[in-house]
Amino acid sequence: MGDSDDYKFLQIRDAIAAVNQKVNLIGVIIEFGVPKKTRGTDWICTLKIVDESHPKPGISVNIFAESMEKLPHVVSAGDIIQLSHVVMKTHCGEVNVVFNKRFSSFALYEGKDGKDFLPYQVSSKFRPRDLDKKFIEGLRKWLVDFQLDEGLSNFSFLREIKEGDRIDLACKIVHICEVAKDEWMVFLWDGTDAPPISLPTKLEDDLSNPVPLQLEPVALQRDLLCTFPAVGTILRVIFDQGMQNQYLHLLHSGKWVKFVNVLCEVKSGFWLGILTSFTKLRYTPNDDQLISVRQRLYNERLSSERGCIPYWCFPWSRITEVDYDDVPFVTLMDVLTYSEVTAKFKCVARVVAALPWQAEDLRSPLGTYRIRLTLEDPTTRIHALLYGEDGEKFFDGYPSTDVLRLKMNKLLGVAVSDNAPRTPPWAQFCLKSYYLSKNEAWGSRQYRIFGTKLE
DNA sequence: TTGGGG
Repeated sequence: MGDSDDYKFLQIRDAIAAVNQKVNLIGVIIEFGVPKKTRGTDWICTLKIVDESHPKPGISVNIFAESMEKLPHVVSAGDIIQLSHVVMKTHCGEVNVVFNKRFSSFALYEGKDGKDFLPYQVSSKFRPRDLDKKFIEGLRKWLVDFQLDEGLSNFSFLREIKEGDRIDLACKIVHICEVAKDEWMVFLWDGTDAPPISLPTKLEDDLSNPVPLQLEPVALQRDLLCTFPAVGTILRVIFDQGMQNQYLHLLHSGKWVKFVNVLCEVKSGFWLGILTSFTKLRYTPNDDQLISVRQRLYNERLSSERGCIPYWCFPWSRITEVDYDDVPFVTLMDVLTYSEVTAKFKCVARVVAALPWQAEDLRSPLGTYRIRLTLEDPTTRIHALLYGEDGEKFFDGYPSTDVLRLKMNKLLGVAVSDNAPRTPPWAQFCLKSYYLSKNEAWGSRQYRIFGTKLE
């Protein structure tokens, strides 16, 4: 390519036809991954770019550099990259762009909201030119009305996650925090309920090996929980080895984001998402179609009578009878974040643990019931106590140990015969929230089950 | 050269 061609930018469509040729390109980054080490000595970062001539599915750009620092550090999907002297290559029938560190150069610019034409990062060989501004301006104008066609990609709702799956998610980041020294966690929400997780067959001793109330080592403060949506699961997400610092500065609390390839696991009976080196971030403007769908479904859910009932609870399943038939249901997150310490609620939840759980231990030496149940719904877990006359109502008096055992097995979802995992059934509960010490009302808050009878 | 996916 002679100097005279240096000003010539090809449209992506035309570049695709110029296999093995050196070209100049400028495009919008619709997807990018974090830097990785190659099997050689270099680092690589892959991007996917589009322009007006090729708005879908985008073309892959592989950028090599001798250090991580020299790779493009994309701030946000939707930013613009200018690529000079890159080579069009075919691989498995697909054309992609290869950035060669010996002669290629790049410049990164803010996307459609950019106010100036100064790149925020350039490679060492990049030479700015007066004409660059015109191309950036044109792309930004085109971007304003551009809606990414997701094509065959398959974004899941949180209610569709399965253990071991790698899924694409379109979620709101409701919080990011350091949960332990140098261990950060991201909290994602899309308004749907993650499926209930089967529990270990064996009922653990909840005293020596308690079932945790949350995945993070320390429970989140109530004033933070008050900022979370009270309906729908909040998925905890962590980072694969070495990925944390790469991802943290790309994620912002309060923003919707599309992740491609998030690993879904189960840990301690909770769903856990993991961002790996294969995870990619995809362009997610404020008016994104996938986001609009999620917001609309959530608003529909909130206005429906069943809105606070877990998605996975069949309407006819009913193992408890509760007083207050006409009171609306709330979620356990509503219970946790209610504005008063003293209050009454009606919830649908399942019992994931009991302390004690053996039928012969459910009553104190004085003969009164005293049990701590761990209740779970798609939003959170809480401890709820079942005491005295509330226990008497719950168990229909003081039945024999054999009958009590059957009742507890039903409540805890213990399989009668085989070693099947435990699947506690959904049940309705009346809950009251109260304090133990008036001087420390919030600090001494507890929950009790009342007005509830096991069938 | 490397990776292009998971």
